[in-house]
Parts: sequence; C-alpha cells; structure tokens
Amino acid sequence: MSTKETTPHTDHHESTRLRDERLRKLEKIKSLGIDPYPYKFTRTHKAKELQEKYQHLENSQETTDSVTVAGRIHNERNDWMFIDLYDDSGKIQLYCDKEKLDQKLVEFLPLLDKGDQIGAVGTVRRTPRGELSIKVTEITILCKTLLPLPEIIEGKRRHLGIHDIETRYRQRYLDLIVTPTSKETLRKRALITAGIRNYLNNIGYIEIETPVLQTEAGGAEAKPFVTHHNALDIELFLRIATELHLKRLVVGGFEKVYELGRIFRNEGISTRHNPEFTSIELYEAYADYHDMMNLTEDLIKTVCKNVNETLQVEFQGKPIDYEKPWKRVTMLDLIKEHTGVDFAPLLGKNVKEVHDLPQIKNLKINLSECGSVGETIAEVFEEKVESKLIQPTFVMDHPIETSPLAKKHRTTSGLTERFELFINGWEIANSFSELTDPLDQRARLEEQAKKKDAGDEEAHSLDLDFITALEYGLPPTGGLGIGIDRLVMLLTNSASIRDVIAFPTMKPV
RNA sequence: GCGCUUGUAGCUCAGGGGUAGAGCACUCGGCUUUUAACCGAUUGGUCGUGCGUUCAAAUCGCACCAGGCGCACCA
Repeated sequence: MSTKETTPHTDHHESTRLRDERLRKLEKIKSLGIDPYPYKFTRTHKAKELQEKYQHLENSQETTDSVTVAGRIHNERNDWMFIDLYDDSGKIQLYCDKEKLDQKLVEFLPLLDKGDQIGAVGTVRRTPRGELSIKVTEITILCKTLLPLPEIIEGKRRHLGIHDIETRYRQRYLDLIVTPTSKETLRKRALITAGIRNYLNNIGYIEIETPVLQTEAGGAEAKPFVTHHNALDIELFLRIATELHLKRLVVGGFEKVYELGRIFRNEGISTRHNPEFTSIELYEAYADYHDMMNLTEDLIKTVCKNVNETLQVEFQGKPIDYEKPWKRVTMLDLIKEHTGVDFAPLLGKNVKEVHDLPQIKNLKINLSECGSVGETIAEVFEEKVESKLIQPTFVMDHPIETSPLAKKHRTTSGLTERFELFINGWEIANSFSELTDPLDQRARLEEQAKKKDAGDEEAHSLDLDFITALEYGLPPTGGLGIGIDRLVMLLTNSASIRDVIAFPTMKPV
C-alpha cells in the first residue's frame, strides 16, 4: 500500500485507480479498528422472508420489530440514505436516517462502496413511497470489495449488468451478481437434476458412479479426450458415455441403476455443444424400449412441471407443448411422410442399387459416405426430418447398422428396438431395448472395430471385458440416455448451452 | 476446421487518415430529508496485439489473439 501511494496516478490504469480508491477506504476501515473481513454473521431474516412477512404493512407504517439481514450492496441513493441490499433470496432496502444514526456510523457510511457485503440491524418500516425498508441502527462490514461491479445504462436508467457476453461467461461470478436470469437458470438446472434423481430414486433406482478415466472410451460414437497416467505409464481416455459400465452393473445384479454425470467429447463448440456436458443414463432390468418411452415422457413432464409450473413452455418464440401425449412414430414412417420415400421394402437391399433408384436420387442428398442402406436411412432422416420435429416426438426403430448396442427389432429385420426423443429439432434422449446377446454384440462391435481400423475415428471401440460381462448374462434390459444440458436449455428457454453451464469451456485469453 | 462479424475509459457506446469523445460510474465540492435524487468541478484511454502503407493510422492493408453468429462435426 505504501509504495502505491507514492506512485503518480498517471502511471495507473483506470481500473487500478478505482481499486486504489477502495484500498484507501479499506485502510481507513482498518484504522478504525474494524475487521473488514470478519468470520461470521448471524442474521434473522432473508430479504424474501421480510417481503412476505410484511406484505401487509401499509405505506409510512413503522414497526418496532428488530431484524438483522446480510447481503451485497447493489445500489445506494442520496448519500447512503437508501441502500439496495441483495441476498440470494432477493432485495431489501435499508434506510439510514443520518439525523438519528450514531455519529460513528454516519462517518462509516462513506467508506462503503457498491458491491460491498454488509450486515444490518434495524426496525421494519414501509416508506411513504411503499418500499419495505429496514430503518438501520447498526451496520457491519462483512467483506470490503476492491473492484467495482459492472453497471449498464439504458436510456437514462442505470443498473447493474453486463452486455459483453464474453465477460458474462469468463467471469461468471460477475454475471451471477448482476444478471438475475443467469442465476435463475442455474437454479432451475439444479431443480431439474435434483428432480430427475428424486423421480428415479422414488421408483427404486440407485445412482452408481462409474469411471471417468477409461482405457477404452466406449458406449458411443465420438472422439475422446486423451490423457496419461504417470505411475502406470498408460494412455487413458475420458469417458464419452456411461453406458458400458452401467450395463456391467446390471449384469452384477443391480436391476435399476443410473448415473447422472459429466461426459467428455473432443468435438466442436457451438451454442449447442460444450466439450464437457452432462448426461443421465439409466438401465432397468426386465424392461424394454416401450417401458423406457413411458418413463422418459413421465420423467420429463414431471421435471418440467416442477420447474415451470406448466407443461406449455416457450422456446425462443416457439411454443412447445409437453402436455399432449407425445407422438410415437417410426423413423421409416417419418421419412415416408416427409419425403414420400418408403424405405421398408429397401431394407437388406444392395446399397449401391438403392442409391441409384430415381426416388433416392431425387432427394438430392450426398450419400457417398453411406456404406449401407441403414446408414442411408439415418442420413436421409437427419437431412429431411430431424429439424422439423419441434414438438416432443419419439422416433422409433432405427436401422441396425447405426445402432450397434440395440437389440434387433422383434418383428422387422434390419431394424432395432431403439428410439430417440426429439424436441425443437434436437435429439434429447436415446434409448434401446439393450442388446443382451453376447455373440451378436461381439459381432457388431467387431464390425465397428473394422470401421475404426479403416479410419473412422468415431466408430465404437471394442471393449472386450464388456463382451465378457455379457457372456455372464445381461437380463432383458431397457436403457435410456438424456442430454441434460439441452433439456435444461429447453426448459429454461436458454438460447446457448453456455447459459446453462456455470463455467462453459472458453479459450484461454 | 471454414465463412461473416465485433474488439475505443470501470460500464454502455460514438468517431472511419490530421491533438482521443459522450453519458454514467469513481473522487471532490455544493444543495437537499429526500427513492433512476439534483447541480458543479476534477480525474480517467499504448483505440485487442504485431507488422506494414503514409509527412501523419483508432481510422487503410496484412497477420495473429479473443468473442459472437452461421456452416461442418456432433448430443
């Protein structure tokens, strides 16, 4: 501090100047024998509790009820006569009548700054203007801040806030202080994840944590992050799915098991993609994908109602109705509906012959990457149908070539018992009647391994221990995965995945 | 990874070859017993970074860095 005082102001950046001013006040507070960073403070009420409790207090009415509150100063008016104090429940105004205040406190007030955390004791009153206030008798500094909070001006109106979206994500603590909706979104996210766990725990599921560090990153098609374990001197991968370990747990005798947790995929970043994101996967013995559809629909309806108190939710201007029974339709029927092409008779045909059919050529889709009719179907679906599925829709019975972990369809050959849930054109959930036949599973993963060897970085890897587990017997099992971040986006009307992740991945500055 | 676009004071933004601007915030002073208070004064900036063009660059060009949006990949 002492060297700073001798430094000319001209050598300082503005931010340093503002900080120095607060350091000066900090020193002053210390010199008064006050600890600017005390250990504990006991309050009697939160802001919201007071607002509710004194809802019926009339304008200008005063009580003798003494209360103690604590929070952060967001604003001050008329030389500290009015202070807007915020805690995590909301706002309460402090009223400082300097004529009646202890002289020491009057002298202390100018040492405060917006952003400081304080505790206050006083009596409850409603001002003539109708603002519930605490008529202050004591103020305790709880934390002296050194940096000013960001403020924005709209018209002539000034309030706390940040327009710069980069700052909002990089310095999320600031965003949370000054942007009420940011805080609300994360609060809702917590409500959603807690709601999901509650729902599942109540019907007999248990949550078990499976490894993040794996020697084979299996269970999905994605590029993994690679890391290294020093003591073992081996390459390890961050998990891309929880699927294979959870199914091992079902082999081990857990009949209803899930994990809600972080997974990692080494792919692009966008408004809908963060390299680490949260999924829930759950597995239920003796269930099939029809059971999983019922569970998915009921689960999402339940959390939606919890969070929004309604099943009609707007997403970026589009009304989405979660209430009506969700449409259940096969992938082939949807393709037929949107393109007029019926793939059912083409299943099992030679892929080149299929691509040469006039009605396929007319679709004007690049199918050169599709090495099978199944892959062609998936591609046509993605190109022509996916983005149109705005209202909740279960898309059922995917081709076998693109679903290596799903059981063959019980009646239609070439298809599997799988569904994906689409809302707002996004895949929200993915589910199968899990493949339990160890010989079939081995054959399908070996097929994937061939693709991987041929250079497909995203093909499934061959996890031999998983195959071994299946040979010890996986009962009929329904499995389900839900992308939590996108679900939260939908239920909180958030345009970017970064809004629903507290600390989204950013390039270092 | 590609395309478009943005980066100027603590915050929000103007300025687009000729001495770096405004509002608010901060600081100081005045007025006021009051609710975006008001009035006045002073502060405050390597114009994202680097290299170039030019007598002269915040401004023009190129490269790089970071963000946003779109595309690709994907959930």
